[in-house]
Amino acid sequence: MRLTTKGRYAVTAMLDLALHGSEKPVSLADISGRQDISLSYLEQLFAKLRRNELVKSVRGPGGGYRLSRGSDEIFVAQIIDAVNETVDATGCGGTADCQQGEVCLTHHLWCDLSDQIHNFLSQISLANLVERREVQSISARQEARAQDTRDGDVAAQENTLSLAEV
Amino acid sequence: MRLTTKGRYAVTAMLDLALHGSEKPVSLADISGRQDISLSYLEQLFAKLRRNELVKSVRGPGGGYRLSRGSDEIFVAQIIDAVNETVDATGCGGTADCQQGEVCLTHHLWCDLSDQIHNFLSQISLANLVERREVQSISARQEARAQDTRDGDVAAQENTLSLAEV
DNA sequence: TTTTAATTGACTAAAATAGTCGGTTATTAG
DNA sequence: CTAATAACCGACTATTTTAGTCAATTAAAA
Repeated sequence: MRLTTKGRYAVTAMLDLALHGSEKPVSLADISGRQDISLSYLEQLFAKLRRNELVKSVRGPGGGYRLSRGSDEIFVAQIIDAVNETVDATGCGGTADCQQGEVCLTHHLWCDLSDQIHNFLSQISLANLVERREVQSISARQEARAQDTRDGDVAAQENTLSLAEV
Repeated sequence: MRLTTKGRYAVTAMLDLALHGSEKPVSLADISGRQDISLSYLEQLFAKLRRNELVKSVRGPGGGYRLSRGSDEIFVAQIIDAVNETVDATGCGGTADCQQGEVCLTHHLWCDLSDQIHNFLSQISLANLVERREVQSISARQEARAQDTRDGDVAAQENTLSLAEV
């Protein structure tokens, strides 16, 4: 099994959507800015999320992505499955032919572990995460920083303009 | 976090030790034969297991490895930690500086998951696994097959000898 | 003293990760 | 109508990890 930045990025991006997508669609550029994830990489991940019907896309200006259903109906396990293929801990993918067609010595242990992980992640919805205290405060921090960045850009732009005027 | 064949091999090999190492040390060649794991690869893994004081080695003929303590005092989590560095699911390794020195939006989720996995694997000892029905029957199958292989080798060797005699 | 088996270190092929880059298409705000 | 926006698509790439291999050395026992 593998849980790397790919799955973590996907869950983080989906949580960002749940936090900001209640009114308008959210563009990948916005998510990229707030969560420090490469825009091109997000495009790859969202292609998979869309294929798995976790998000819907809106093209053109003002477009972006929104959740395909309520945040209480989308679970962390589904997001990781969508980008990562599987959260399975066995080597055989559950087919029990790990050792030359027969079951290996530790097969059942990895099955138990897979169940454990899957149960845990299947119980946590995006809505659950949005409710959490620490998620709310981190999100607030990120929005403030995004605001700063925009101010900085505007300042830089004004500076460029005034130079051009000289 | 990563749980690949490396960790699975290590646990399987340690369980093989627990099953066969009660009297004599078990050689890596024996484990390799029973569990279908490359001998050279086992050498790499056991170097780490020894450094983490999970096994003791005995050199020379009749030598091999034995558990460094009772099989009820060695837990699956320790074995995986020994070869895999960590079973941590966070990107920051628990230091909470995932996003430019600050904590990222999903940090706590991955901490919870890490705890979940670690708790689960920390409760399972090699002795627990040895007790399991399915482990016993798979082990019996493997010993029978190893016996067959030895018979085959002897036959092949006899064949070679008789050819040499001609 | 030969054989056994651990020990060490360097090397490698293949796969996965974590991206980048360039271009196309659909939509809409102006 | 047209320019800007943002999704969409495919190919490409550097780096890291995995899962090994190979050759040589050392220690101990039969």
